[in-house]
Amino acid sequence: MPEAVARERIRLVALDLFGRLGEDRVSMRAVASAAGCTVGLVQHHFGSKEGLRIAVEVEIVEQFTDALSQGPGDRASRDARVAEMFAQRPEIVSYLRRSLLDRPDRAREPDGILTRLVAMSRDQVQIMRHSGHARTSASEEEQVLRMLTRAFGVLFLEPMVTAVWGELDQPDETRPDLRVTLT
Amino acid sequence: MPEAVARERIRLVALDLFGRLGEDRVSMRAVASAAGCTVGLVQHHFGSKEGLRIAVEVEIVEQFTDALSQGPGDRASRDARVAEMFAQRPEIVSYLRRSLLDRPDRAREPDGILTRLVAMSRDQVQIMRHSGHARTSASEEEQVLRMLTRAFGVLFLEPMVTAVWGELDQPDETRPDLRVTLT
DNA sequence: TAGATTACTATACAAGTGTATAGTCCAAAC
DNA sequence: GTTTGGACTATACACTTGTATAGTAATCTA
Repeated sequence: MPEAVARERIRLVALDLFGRLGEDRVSMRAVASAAGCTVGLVQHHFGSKEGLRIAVEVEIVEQFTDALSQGPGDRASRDARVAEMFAQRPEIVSYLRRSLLDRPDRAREPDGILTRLVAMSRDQVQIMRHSGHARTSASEEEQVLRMLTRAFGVLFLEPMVTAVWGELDQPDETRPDLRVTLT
Repeated sequence: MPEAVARERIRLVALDLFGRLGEDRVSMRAVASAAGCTVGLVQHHFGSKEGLRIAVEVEIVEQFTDALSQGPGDRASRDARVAEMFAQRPEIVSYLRRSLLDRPDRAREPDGILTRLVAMSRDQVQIMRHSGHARTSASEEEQVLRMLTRAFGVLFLEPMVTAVWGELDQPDETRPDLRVTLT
């Protein structure tokens, strides 16, 4: 992605590398090298590795918010847009899976990604309830949990199922479908 | 756990730390210190960090095998024994979640933990099929996948659901139940 | 009791980490 | 035209990492 300005380019390759390898396994130097610049520039733009991580996460939440809010407000349409966004940017799925399953504690810190995601989802659910696109009989909190579980549940389990199915030497097309539900 | 001999003690604290923090975030020194010995002894017993990891994983697969094979052979009993083992040793669940979701590639290497788990599960499924505790109409591979999904699916998603529910300030008891199915 | 494994400690080393610092380059502001 | 400031490079520093090595204490064997 050499067309973007450096700051954006760094953020994009960082998201990609963090998602594919896990933040801990990606050094500032690796990010710089993948972005075609030096460590110093990464520091200049983001201050620290944590600063870089937060910038990456802010963009993810923005993407998620856009998918939820831009378009028809009914549940099916919204879920479809989220799925479409995830399909186009699989590195976002990988990043979210890592941060929410690997370090849920940190994701819940004041400006952790889960804090942002839940706050945003709560807003969206409130909008849905006011616009008649969500029942008001169920609790707001339950609806937030359902929304996030619908979005993430299957995607988070995918690597395990894929790995097992591959280890069994079975072709991808024949794999049974996963379903995650809340009762 | 100071009653065990050193080698075993080291392996147990390593499993605990690896499961809670992730192997990358646990240094050999941290393992040694938690086990009440020096780094040199960890090296002496396990050769390297990878050697320690493999020893940890071998014991996990043993526990899993025992839970599956020791007792009545019907599916309900077996699943109950696995669930009981996971409840008693939650660090095993954490470790498995990490290794299967965080680095499925490595788990599939020649003596990776997924390779071991799948091989063992295949054996168990074959035994079930021969003893009449599993249908022979479905494919063996599908039954292996179902067995592992039943065992891991819900447990792997738990941290995310717990974190979201906690972030919503809801008490644990009121949380909807998760269900993972294959269709 | 002598000898030899084994259990264990202590220390040193090279490589990699995040970050601080100093400096260069270049465009815009005045 | 000079200066100011942001984009960017280069380098050094303190620290942690896994591991290699050398040595000591204990336990077993003959």
